[in-house]
Amino acid sequence: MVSVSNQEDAILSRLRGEGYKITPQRRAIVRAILSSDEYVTPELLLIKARQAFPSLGRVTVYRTLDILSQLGLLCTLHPEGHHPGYTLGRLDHHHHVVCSGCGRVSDFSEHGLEELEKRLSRETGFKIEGHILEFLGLCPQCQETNNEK
Amino acid sequence: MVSVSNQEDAILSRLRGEGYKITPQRRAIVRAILSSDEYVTPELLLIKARQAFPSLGRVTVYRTLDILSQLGLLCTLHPEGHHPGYTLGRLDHHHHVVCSGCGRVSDFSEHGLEELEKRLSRETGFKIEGHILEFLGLCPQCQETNNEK
DNA sequence: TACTAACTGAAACCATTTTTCATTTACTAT
DNA sequence: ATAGTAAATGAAAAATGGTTTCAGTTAGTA
Ligand SMILES: [Mn+2]
Ligand SMILES: [Mn+2]
Ligand SMILES: [Zn+2]
Ligand SMILES: [Zn+2]
Repeated sequence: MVSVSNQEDAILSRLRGEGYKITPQRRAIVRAILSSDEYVTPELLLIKARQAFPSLGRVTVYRTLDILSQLGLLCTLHPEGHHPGYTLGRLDHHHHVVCSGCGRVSDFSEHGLEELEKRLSRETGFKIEGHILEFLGLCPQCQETNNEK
Repeated sequence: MVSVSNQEDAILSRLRGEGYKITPQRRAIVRAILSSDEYVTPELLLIKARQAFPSLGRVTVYRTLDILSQLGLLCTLHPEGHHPGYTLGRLDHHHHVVCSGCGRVSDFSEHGLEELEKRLSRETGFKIEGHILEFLGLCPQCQETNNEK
């Protein structure tokens, strides 16, 4: 838990450094994202953050997500058929394994896409600037739950 | 152009085979997706298909996309910050390089994710069922346009 | 040439996100 | 501590993107 709190501080001081004010609303929102190992949608985030700050407005959630996104602090997930989800995590380049059952997210550092990227660049003529890589599956807990039925 | 037409026929006869009727609306929609090497959004698709069938309704576009998607004929793109886009293409498992300038899409067959998938499965305990892999960049044409300015 | 299940599109509806704006607040400089 | 100010907030309204409903139409068939 000490690491979660450190992460919270790091994010808040980054916000402060960029000239944003540290409001209790923003605290509650950041804390709510960090306190879950599942990704959150804006609506879910509103509900969670309101437990700490009940009068929180929906708009502020969207605005805070925008800011975090612009600062590159937010990980965006693309769960098939669902609305986009968000997590707050590491700052280095990484990717995600997402549980289709419960939304739990596990990160990993990428390996081996560099060769593929070079090949594609050569073969298609595209100047490649980025990529999305995401695995979808069932987390250990959800595998158990499914087997029990 | 003969290949585009073959593709169109293949898709339409697949629809017929599945018990769907071949209506002029569906023809226009399928043709509109195929006639572009850029991905289309539902709105764009409506506009394009209406050139061939002006009274086409927005709902029919969504319904046809649903059908094509269920049959596994539709490729879904996740362009950063934009709405999901669609193309019609190959039936085998493949991925996309998408131009962030104009939306042009180029496919490729994947190589080398199997090892990574095994590693992740082992390290995270997830039972991996699928993945998203997409490259983003500038197509040759858009690179030129950008350089000229 | 019927017949009928499938299909269509207008309209109403719904969920999500954005905009607007009057009020409040976090920070800065006294 | 206090006041001043730009930034932030939230209620409400509007916009956006997508879905449902339903009465009328049509593709495929027999
Ligand atoms: Mn992450
Ligand atoms: Mn494709
Ligand atoms: Zn799970
Ligand atoms: Zn391009």
